[in-house]
Amino acid sequence: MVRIRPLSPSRKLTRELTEQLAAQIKHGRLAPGARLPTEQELTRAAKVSRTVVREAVAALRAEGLVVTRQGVGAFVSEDVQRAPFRIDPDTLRSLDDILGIMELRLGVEVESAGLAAERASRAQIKGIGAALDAIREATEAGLSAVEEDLGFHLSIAESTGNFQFVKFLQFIGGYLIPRHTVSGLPERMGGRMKYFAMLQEEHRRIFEAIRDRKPGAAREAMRAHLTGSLERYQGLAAEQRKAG
Amino acid sequence: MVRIRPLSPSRKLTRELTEQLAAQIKHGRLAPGARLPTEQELTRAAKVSRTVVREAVAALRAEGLVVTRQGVGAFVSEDVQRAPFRIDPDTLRSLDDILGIMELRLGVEVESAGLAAERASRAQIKGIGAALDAIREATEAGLSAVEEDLGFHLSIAESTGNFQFVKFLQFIGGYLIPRHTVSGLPERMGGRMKYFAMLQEEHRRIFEAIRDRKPGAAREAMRAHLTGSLERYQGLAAEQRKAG
DNA sequence: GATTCTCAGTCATCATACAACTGCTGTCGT
DNA sequence: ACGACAGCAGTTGTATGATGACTGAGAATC
Repeated sequence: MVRIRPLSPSRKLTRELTEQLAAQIKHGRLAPGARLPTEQELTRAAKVSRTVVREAVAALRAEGLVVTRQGVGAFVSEDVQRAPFRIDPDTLRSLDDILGIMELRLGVEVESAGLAAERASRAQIKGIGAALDAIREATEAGLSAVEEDLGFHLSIAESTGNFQFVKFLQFIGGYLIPRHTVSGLPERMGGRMKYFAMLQEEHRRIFEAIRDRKPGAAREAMRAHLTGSLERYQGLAAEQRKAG
Repeated sequence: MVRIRPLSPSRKLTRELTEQLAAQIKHGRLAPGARLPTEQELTRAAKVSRTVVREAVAALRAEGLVVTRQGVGAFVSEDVQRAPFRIDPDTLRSLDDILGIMELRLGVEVESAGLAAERASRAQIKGIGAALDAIREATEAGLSAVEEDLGFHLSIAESTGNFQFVKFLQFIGGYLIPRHTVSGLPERMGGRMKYFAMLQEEHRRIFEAIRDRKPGAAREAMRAHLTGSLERYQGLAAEQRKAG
């Protein structure tokens, strides 16, 4: 067997330059407000064409790290903290990372349930109830009901009247759902149906607290629900560590 | 069917095309996995040069909305949910938007305080105390202590042992701080010193609850603290609406 | 039937040119 | 002396043509 290793990585120049500049900014070598080298200087320094430089700067601009002013130059954004809150999928490999995200989610969702109990309209409460039914129907059909589960939580977030909760939950949901399905948790909880029944009971308590306009109870029910699944994952993580 | 309308050179072409494409993706007109029009087609449809098209695509790529494959084409990212959670400063104009962000923050910080009370190390508790002192020193020097205030909250977030809390708070802080300084709230609260004394008293309660390992009390104290400032802003917003 | 060759389509990069904008400077009119 | 202003150099924004690299699929070959 002949072994050939890949030669010239032929890495994308634009991506490379973007990362170089982003690193310099985030590490403070390029302070906020500081001016970036001109395009001409960058082309000479990086030995690339202006196209590459401009695409790299465009990427940084899209991320909010720099602002450009025609005829003047490109500058590091004054408030780098306005850079978007993003979770790098590459750094999100271990179960511990997932747990970190879930804890963050817990805080947001507890508040979401509380606000929903205070503010939800009749129609919105009806919507939460409908989402609950959708979960039941899906599980009875033997499906995992992952989508419906997220839908339930989203309908609560919508009932806060604060769209930021919806946006945040959609964002977080993208990271949690996939793992949820492959975790194989149900089997550990004494059977699939029993597991889903327990989840649904937790859901029902949340719904009823919101329906009955009890913010405190809604927060507690949501906290119990999410703490529960958090602990189930923590147990899984502990075992994985032991096994690995 | 993707519909790209020609761009008017009134604004920056790249930015405009980027937003058009991003809107189509987020609105579902361009489904995940779907292929974008080729560069040539985009130049014709938008009546711009390839430079503009390539920079726009580079921006979308930086945001994680599309992936490009040399020799094949550009495709909408399969998992658009991985798009970063960002708050567009342009849509963050009204005081109501700020309040929405503050509510989100409240949920996270309440949980942060609770977890800190459970997990903070001796050194971390010491750090929170030091942050408290820093606030006092700054206010006594007649400064606004905005940075120090954020530092206090960040030191609590660090004590959770979950770096996501720190990241999130840094992110959110960037949006809240500026308004904090220009709001002119202190004058409404019966004098600057009285206002700061009240804040500091709230801070102290949070600190003591964490130090004494009382998660429930820490959550309560943090909730009281943030609910307080939230309500102060809500009052301001109501007045502004009335005046405007 | 399998392998290799060829080719058209596409993105990646390069090089050049011009347009639009900004900040400064030196000139001119008063 | 001094302000208005035209011009200039520098920078980013846009346009264009050319070439390289890569992919997928069909044609050609064995």
